[in-house]
Amino acid sequence: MLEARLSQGSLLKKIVEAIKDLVQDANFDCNDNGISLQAMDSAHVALCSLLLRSDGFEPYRCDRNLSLGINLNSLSKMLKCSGNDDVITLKAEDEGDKLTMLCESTAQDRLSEYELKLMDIDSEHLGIPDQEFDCTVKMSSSEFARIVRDLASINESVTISATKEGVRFQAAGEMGKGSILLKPNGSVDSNAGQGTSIRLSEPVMVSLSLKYLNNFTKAAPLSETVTLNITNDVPVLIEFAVGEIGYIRYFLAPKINEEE
Amino acid sequence: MLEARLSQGSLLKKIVEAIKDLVQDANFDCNDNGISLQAMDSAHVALCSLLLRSDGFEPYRCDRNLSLGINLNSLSKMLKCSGNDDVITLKAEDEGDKLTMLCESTAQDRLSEYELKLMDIDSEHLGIPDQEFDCTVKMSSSEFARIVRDLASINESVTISATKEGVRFQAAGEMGKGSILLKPNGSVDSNAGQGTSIRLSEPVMVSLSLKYLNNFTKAAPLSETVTLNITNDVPVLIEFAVGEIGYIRYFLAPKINEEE
DNA sequence: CTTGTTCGAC
DNA sequence: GTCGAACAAG
Repeated sequence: MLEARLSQGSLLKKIVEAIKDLVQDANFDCNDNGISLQAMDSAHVALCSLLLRSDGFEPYRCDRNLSLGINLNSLSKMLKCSGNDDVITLKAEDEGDKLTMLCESTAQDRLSEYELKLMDIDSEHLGIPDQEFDCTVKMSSSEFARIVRDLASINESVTISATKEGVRFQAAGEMGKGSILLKPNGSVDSNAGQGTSIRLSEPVMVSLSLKYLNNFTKAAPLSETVTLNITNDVPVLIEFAVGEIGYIRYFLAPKINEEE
Repeated sequence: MLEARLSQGSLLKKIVEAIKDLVQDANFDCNDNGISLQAMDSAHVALCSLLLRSDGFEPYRCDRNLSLGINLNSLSKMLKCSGNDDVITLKAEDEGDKLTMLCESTAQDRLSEYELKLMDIDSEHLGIPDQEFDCTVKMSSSEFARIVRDLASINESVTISATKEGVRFQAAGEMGKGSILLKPNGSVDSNAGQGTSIRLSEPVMVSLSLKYLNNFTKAAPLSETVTLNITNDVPVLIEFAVGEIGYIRYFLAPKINEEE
């Protein structure tokens, strides 16, 4: 059986909000290492990968590998029934067909329990290569969200180009064009909340769908910063940390007709 | 060429929001004195006149008179891409077909540049007489907005009448009627932010469309105060100051069937 | 096109 | 904290 107690239940709420617009149904794979999820969006364009390490839960117990098929919309509705300060415990029997969610309000005068029916979901296993990228940009997640939203009013795609001088976001459409340049002012490895940092071995330039990027920025409430990992002509990896306990990663293939 | 740097970019955002619901496309006329715009609404009922004096910009440069045809909806979208604290610089070449907007975020680690395609717009030149009015009411712009919004739920038009005793806004409709009386407590010439002041040579009474007045009050964020300039049977002039650098004026013809 | 939700303003 | 407006989803 699975039993995983998360003291910061709001993390779970934010995670589901960050995924549910991209993926309808997905398997939460639970094992000794933690809980993970991989899924593609319905158009099979973007890929989303979630990891919550076991040591982020206290306690965490998972005797046997479980694959919990969950409708994310239902889970989202259920999580809306929990308070932001609640401690949430997830439980599932080995052969059960339901996920149990226990919410303890921190004031401890309230204990709620919800059950979600599980589904059978075909999980094409997605081999996600663990690759190196030519360029890694670390920046404020809210600023990234702002840029993506702004440029979406100009065109459907954005060209992101990075050199050691900075990272530039450009879009051009019917009514005109827009270009935002962020200059680096920190190290990728530092935890400085503000500012932009760039590490690169090669200058890169990719063109990406703003609709998908906008979807990805639903994860911005999870983390102050986001990292953009870019190599020309391969899918970009956009990662948001989930507190100290894991991450959400999005992969998106660049558009073929890049602006040059 | 034109180059005009406005340290308070938010003014430009508010100006465009104050005009765009009334006018789709308009020419921004740039010359040595500054930037101005005159346009009628699509129904040719109301007239809007904007002036931004050159000394409100630093620097301001305009070698040659330019008429920049702009779709205000597009301009609004572009301006939404700028931060409220940004410094905005407008640039246009003498023979160019685009307006360039440069946004410097005050933190200065972010520089964005937007280009807006210009249009050819027939500008019927609008002779706006520089007239004296029988009555000038100066009042809080937010209070004016509130009154206009409230009365709009009662009827389509409002009767404004002013004597030296005060200014009265009245509407009567199916469900009942409303009347708001503001008593003067200051001088029109003083800069007292609060309160209402009236200067008149003749008592006046006009009936005006609340739909249009509601449109005009989009300019309220620009200025604490508004002046209503009224003479019976001629278009009223409603003026909002744009910071220290200019104004937006709206002209609206009174309805013929005044309530008596 | 309508509704619900979220964000920002007062 | 309440309200309204803009935005996104069905």
